[in-house]
Amino acid sequence: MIRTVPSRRQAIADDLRQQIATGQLKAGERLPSEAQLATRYTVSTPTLRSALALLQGEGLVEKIHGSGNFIRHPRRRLTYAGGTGTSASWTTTSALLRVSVRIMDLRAHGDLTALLNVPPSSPLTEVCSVTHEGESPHSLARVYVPRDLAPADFAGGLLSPADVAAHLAELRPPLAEVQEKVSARLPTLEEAATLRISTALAVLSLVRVATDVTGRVVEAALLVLPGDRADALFTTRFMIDERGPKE
Amino acid sequence: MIRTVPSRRQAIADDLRQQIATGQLKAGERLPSEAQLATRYTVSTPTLRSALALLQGEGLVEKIHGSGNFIRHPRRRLTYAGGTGTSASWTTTSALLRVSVRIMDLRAHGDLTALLNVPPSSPLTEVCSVTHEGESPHSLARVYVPRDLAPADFAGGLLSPADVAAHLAELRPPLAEVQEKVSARLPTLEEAATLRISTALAVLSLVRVATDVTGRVVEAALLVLPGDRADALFTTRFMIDERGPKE
DNA sequence: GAGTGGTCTAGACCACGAG
DNA sequence: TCGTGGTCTAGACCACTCA
Repeated sequence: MIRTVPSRRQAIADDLRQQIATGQLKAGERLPSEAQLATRYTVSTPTLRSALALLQGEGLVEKIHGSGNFIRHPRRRLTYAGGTGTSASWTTTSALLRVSVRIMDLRAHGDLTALLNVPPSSPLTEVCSVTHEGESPHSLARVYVPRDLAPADFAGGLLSPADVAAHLAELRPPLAEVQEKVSARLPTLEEAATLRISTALAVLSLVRVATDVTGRVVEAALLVLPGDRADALFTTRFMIDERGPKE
Repeated sequence: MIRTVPSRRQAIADDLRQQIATGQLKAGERLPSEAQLATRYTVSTPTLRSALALLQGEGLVEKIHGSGNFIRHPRRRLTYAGGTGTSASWTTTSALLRVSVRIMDLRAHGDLTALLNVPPSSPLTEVCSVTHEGESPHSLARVYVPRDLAPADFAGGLLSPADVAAHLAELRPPLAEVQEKVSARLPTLEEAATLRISTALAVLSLVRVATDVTGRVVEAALLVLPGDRADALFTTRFMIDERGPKE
């Protein structure tokens, strides 16, 4: 159990972490090149890179291909608020957030048919959005709605996300239930590229299914949030004289 | 944007994934040694290892130092049910689950004081538990309770988890609110060792804080679930004539 | 084009697991 | 002890970014 050699990469990561914590390395600053760092620590480049990979995984460092490794700004964690029926609910919604939305019509296939509980090939509207805060993408959302619940002026248009949410709310009956399945995994290559994160950084993946009072699934959403920048918060309140749900 | 070379490691990972999916490689089976695989795919060992790392990240392969790489059994995903006040609530609770519990007294320090909203050094009881399904650990939980809410026969004892939950429920007033903050990250070295997972596999980290009707925090729990084996599910039901929480 | 990170090689040596 | 994975080296060459 004795750690004979604390592993070069751990030692290097610890050292850099320390420098970041103490402010010797400031946010936004560029680290020396990997080759220089490798020389300084007298390790080979792959070893140094694996040390940096640890820091990336912790969200302390961001690599930008071709330009260098940068100390990340003290990450402003965003909190996704669970249990609401809205398309994008951030407790820290601020003017700083910029959202790009793309709307497309498509037909149900694969997992979507099961999620939305519709027959294959039934018409859907897909709303893809990427939330940015300044330069860095903060979330990736794909929302699927049965076509008849999507306003006609959706398709092909570019609307503000507030408009999207408002329009959706208009057409559908009151929600009865929202289920959110949360999992942790590594991002796909595509997700990593969109979110500008390393494939070694964990993401929070949420699948949200909203059902209306008639039991119909009115929305299914797939959300991907970078693990270093986002949490999801779920609050359950109990009524007096109610100890909690069944079981 | 054209993918010039689909990367050796991706190609190898894809090939192995395929073989697992089609059943050419069966669950529990050992893969050829890394050296043999490297030869077969005509790549160097580090490259082959990085391909295996991808599969580990997806939970398809488990490495065991000194004995080889093994195809994981079709993972029976466990689902953590959010919004309940109980210490360990699994929707798939079954006799297969074995739980080891360790109970200790300690004093509040660091983050714990803030989480539990108690002064530093105030007495707490810590319940650590590891859930196993067969050989593989499935979750790691540390539950903190103010000492006066923990039965005297807790300390130092080894109880079944059901007993723990029952005893806790007896002493405290009805819960008013449970907050669960979910995040995705990579495991610490210690967590990875306990859960027998690679440090490259994402974990779901839950912080649950339960408050009673008087506003007192009666329990804070830190849960760590391996991303490849566990999800968390949160269900929100809306009353009629209530469109959902504010905002 | 100069400099950066991304990927890969072909080894070496160490640490762990099982017989 | 022997075979396995774990770590590391000292380069090579490619791809991206920016001036």
